[in-house]
Amino acid sequence: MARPQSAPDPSRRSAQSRTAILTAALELVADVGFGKLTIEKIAARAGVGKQTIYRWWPSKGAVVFDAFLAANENATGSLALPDTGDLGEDLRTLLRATALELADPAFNRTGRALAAEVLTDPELLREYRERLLDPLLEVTRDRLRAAREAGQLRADADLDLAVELLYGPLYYRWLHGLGPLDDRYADQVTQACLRALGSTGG
Amino acid sequence: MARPQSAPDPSRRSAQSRTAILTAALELVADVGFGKLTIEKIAARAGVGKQTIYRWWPSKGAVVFDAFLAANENATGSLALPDTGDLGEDLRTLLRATALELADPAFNRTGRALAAEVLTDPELLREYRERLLDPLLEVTRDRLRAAREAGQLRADADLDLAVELLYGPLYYRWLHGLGPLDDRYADQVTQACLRALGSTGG
Amino acid sequence: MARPQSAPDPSRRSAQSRTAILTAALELVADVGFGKLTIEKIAARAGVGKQTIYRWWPSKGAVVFDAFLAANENATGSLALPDTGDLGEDLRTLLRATALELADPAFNRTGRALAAEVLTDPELLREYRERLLDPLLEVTRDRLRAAREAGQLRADADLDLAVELLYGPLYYRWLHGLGPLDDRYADQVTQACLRALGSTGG
Amino acid sequence: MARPQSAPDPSRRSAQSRTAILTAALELVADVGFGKLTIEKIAARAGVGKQTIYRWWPSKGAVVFDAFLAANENATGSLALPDTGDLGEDLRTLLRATALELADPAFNRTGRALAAEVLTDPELLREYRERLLDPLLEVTRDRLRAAREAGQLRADADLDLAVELLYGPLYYRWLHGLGPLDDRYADQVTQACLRALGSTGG
DNA sequence: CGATAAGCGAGACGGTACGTCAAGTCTTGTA
DNA sequence: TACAAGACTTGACGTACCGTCTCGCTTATCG
Repeated sequence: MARPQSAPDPSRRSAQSRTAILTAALELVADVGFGKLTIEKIAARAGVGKQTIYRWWPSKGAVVFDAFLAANENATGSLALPDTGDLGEDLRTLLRATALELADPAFNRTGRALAAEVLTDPELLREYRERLLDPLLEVTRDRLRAAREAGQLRADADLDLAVELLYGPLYYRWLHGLGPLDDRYADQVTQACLRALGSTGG
Repeated sequence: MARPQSAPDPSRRSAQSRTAILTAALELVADVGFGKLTIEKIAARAGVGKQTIYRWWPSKGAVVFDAFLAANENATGSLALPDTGDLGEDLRTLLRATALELADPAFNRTGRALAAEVLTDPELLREYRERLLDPLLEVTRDRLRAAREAGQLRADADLDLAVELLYGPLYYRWLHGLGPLDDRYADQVTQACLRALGSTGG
Repeated sequence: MARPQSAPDPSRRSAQSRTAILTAALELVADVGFGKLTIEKIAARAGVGKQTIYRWWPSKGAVVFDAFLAANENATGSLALPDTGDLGEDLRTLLRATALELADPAFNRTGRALAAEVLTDPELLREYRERLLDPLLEVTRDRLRAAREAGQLRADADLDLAVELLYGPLYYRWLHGLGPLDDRYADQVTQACLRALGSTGG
Repeated sequence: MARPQSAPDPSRRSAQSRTAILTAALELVADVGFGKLTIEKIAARAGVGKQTIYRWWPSKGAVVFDAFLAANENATGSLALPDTGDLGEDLRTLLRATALELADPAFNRTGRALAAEVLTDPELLREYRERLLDPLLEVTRDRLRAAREAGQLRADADLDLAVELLYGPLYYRWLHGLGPLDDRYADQVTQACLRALGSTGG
């Protein structure tokens, strides 16, 4: 799976260089955008030889992606959805938070760049799903499953469909710039999903 | 906005060169992918000087995008949704067709490349919306509006939300590779939307 | 002989760039020496893209060599040996001039660098011989031939040997730093050659 | 002159590593030539850490040069010119042997590479003269001196000039590839030198 | 006789230059 | 004046080595 020939020895890896590279990558993505980002600039800003980047990452996208993950992973370590017992309220909270993040202009540039990369590179997509998306969807499904077992959702509700119904519209609106991503919109989507999935029609 | 000096005269534009360029661009995107596509390769394959490309398009993305649109526009010229009177059946037809297109492997590479470009370049996004997305959403809203007026949807149904509820999940699943895009899935989404929007709960 | 594929068109070559490159190369050889000379530095000093160098020269050595030749060729265009009728005096003049040049410290660094390149690269050696050395040896042989016909040299004197006998010792002493290259030494070599080749023993 | 801090202790030096390095260096010079030779390749082929090379030699040239000397020194330990009493015959023997070595194709690449290095690096030139050239010239002068004292050479013959007269032409012809280096040529040079230096004109 | 310090193999590191590719601009000659 | 052709400057690419710097691991004195 990994290329067998002359793989570098991770135990000798310089933690300092790694951190400097990831930091520089994040800063530069914010500064100049992903498209105008270059490995040379990352190396220069990190005070690092280019080879040190090429030794540990296969592509520019992988570096930025890793930087993004490293910055977000601990935060999402505490990835846990609220469970107040009131499904409607919990979903509203979740979608409001999601909308808020997508609406953040600071997130916009980096997020879009990342999305574009992930879309295009199957390998990055795999890693993105493993490390970020799948866990998120899983906890979401967990919350819905609990609701289903509590009779708050139809017994036959398909949870895979459900999470796409929740996140898909927000994502669609965000990517295409179709309208505001505010609390009102989050609430609308929440309500629509509850109607679609709810046992009594929400 | 456009540089005033020495704008080229469109009336003198060589239709033959334009066609050759767009054709070459499409072929190359399919061959080598968008990332490895270069203006020089397009010019070479089209048998055209580089300057002829730079004269008429601002960027690689614009050329490919234009090629894509030129190839799809006549097809979507007949962009019209069926109206059998049965909203459920009509939406099912629409989403099945959409899912089918997204699932087509031939569409995958080009589509993802285009999506990545459009996501990332605001100018391209604007053009994409004007020429493809907005018209599509508009005819979709038209059909839904008719249904609402026929009392098949809630009187307060928000049509902007509605189209995102329809297309968002498919798009989300497609981009992230979350599962099959088949008729069954299209039908599930259709049903969920009808429940969410329908006057009687679909 | 030359690679057939996509050779650049010499008629489009920029004379200005060529001159700037050759000048920069000469200056840099004098500044930093041949070993520490780089194509990038030449390009930078000449205000020229690297590709323009790679387009027209195959190697660093070829550039410097060309620069050296371009600087020396017109000078040696008037390459003509004196013929006063007195062979001894003429050879003395020739060898004194040769010794003087070799002894010049300014010539030392460039000359040695060039010699090292020429020694090592058969292609450069060929060009060096064609453009500089062979013409020099030829005019020298011409002068000796005239002397031989005038009965000042043995009838069976081998002119190829003769020129090596003249120039070889100076070159040997110069390369190895064996002693001063002054008029006295030039005269000694001259006298020795006359004894070796002269009809009456000089 | 040498940095005082932490000079390596020669008594602890690994003879095995030294040998492996010198052997690898010689092989690689023959394989790829001096120009394409690198310290890393030497280290790799010798199965040695780079530092072990840097610890004991200041430069690539020094390693190769040392390898060359180590290979040739014992051979030339028995550096002694024949003295049969017949100067002509002895010189003929000497120059024939010299020409033979220069003409050896195996010697050509290494010899030229070494010459180029020695020419260019004053430090290497110094060492080359001390360890190889000067001893050779000295024994040559010794033989000539004996001849001079035996009245076979002019009483005022300059021995420094004499050795350059002997070796210079061969070297000149070799470096510039001016003609064959065979017995006939060696004999011609010998005869010319005897005429130039001999008491009676040889 | 066991610690301790040196040479050693390995190889990661910050750098420099390589030779290539493509970007976007400019020039030349053709239709 | 649009065009094909392609040379030009610029700048990034990914690679090869440079010379320095740890790492553990022998190995060979010295306390």
